[in-house]
Amino acid sequence: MVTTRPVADQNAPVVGRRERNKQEKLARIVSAARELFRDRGFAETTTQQIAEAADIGTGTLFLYARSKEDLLVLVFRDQMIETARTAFASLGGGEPLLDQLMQVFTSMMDYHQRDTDLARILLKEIMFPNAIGRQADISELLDIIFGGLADLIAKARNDGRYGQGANPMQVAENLFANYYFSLLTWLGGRVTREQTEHRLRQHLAITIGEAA
Amino acid sequence: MVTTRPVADQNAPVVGRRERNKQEKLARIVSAARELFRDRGFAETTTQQIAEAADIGTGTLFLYARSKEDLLVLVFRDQMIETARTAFASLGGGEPLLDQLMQVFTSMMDYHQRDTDLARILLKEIMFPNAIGRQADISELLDIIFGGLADLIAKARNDGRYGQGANPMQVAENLFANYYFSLLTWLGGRVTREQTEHRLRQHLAITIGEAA
DNA sequence: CTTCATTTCTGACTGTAGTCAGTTTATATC
DNA sequence: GATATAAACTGACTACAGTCAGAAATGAAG
Repeated sequence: MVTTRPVADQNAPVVGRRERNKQEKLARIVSAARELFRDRGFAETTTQQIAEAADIGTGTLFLYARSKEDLLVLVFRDQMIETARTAFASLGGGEPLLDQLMQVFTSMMDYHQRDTDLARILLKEIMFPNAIGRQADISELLDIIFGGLADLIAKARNDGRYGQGANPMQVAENLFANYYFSLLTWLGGRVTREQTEHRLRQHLAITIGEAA
Repeated sequence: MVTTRPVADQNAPVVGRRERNKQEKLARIVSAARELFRDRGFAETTTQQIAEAADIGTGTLFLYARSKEDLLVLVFRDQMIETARTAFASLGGGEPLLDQLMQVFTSMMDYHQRDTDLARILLKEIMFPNAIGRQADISELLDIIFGGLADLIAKARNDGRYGQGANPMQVAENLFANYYFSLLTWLGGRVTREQTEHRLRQHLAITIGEAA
């Protein structure tokens, strides 16, 4: 006997008010955090301000993000994934491997250049802890990058544009390590972006065993 | 006319009481911090405790170290420099370059293995900010590592043990980037030390264009 | 509508890194 | 020794990330 089980209507919709409230709240939090981080910077934004702007209590904020750094992930992960996807998707087919790699990495640097302060924080508080521990989940992003790179290597080998015999995934990791390291020095402010790209190209060339 | 300029005696020694006091205080601070960090760990040690153990006010602590992280540098920089120096100095002469590199990096990993928690903090709070900004000075350490690696490359090329034409310093940076990245994954706890060494060896081999 | 259980929310509170105005100590000069 | 200047020190204080015991909202069942 089915009596009062809720069906889809205004007062008791399928998703449930509870679930919808949660999603709306999360959306408000992310939106508030994005604006504040952009306008005032990460360090200058307090979790109180984010909570206020999102119209929730301070405690609630930490039910949606385990830490202030996790908020950054909520705010930027999708954009970074999109950037990486687009970078790989927009590659021409038969170009030299080194040029393809540089296109991918410079696209990603373009994204970071919009806000280098943020990039520093992303690198330190997100990329780093994620490689080293497990707080904010960026495994999807890393999968896209590593997978994309390994794919490029494998295809280049098939086409005869790359000769070495090493495992494509290992080469991909090697290349990413160099990109990561280049980002560090670039964002450290001691070298220009131009110099960084020049060096990165040479490092990538060393890794794939070609002339820069 | 030279009248009352202080000369070396008990009450007015050449170094000056002020300077000696400072050095003694610094020594007490470093010693207190070392013990506490070792016994309780970094996060569990408060700056208050360090100040108390060193018998100084909390404010004074921050005259000797700009931040809690800087204290770590005071405590460990010399040991790390010593480790790196020894690692390079104890290399045999004519071995294959890849073996030499692995010896250097595994020696450094041995040091970190004594206390991996500390290694994580060192990596995140010291190596990282130092590459990216400029807080705790570890440039001497980095000079030793980069210089030592570049030297190995150059010598190996002279001896015919390494053939590629890239700039030795750039190859050194490339190798270090791979070591740094290996440390990250190792300390992330998702791979064993053995796996890490195996991977590192392959990455280094890729960089110097040889078979692992 | 009423009860009851469960989920979600809240803001006063805690712990700690780092600061700063005021104090003490060391040195220089007479 | 007395005084003045500068260096070094201090601990009460501030600011902020994150917690938690209790309150409020939601939904299930009669």
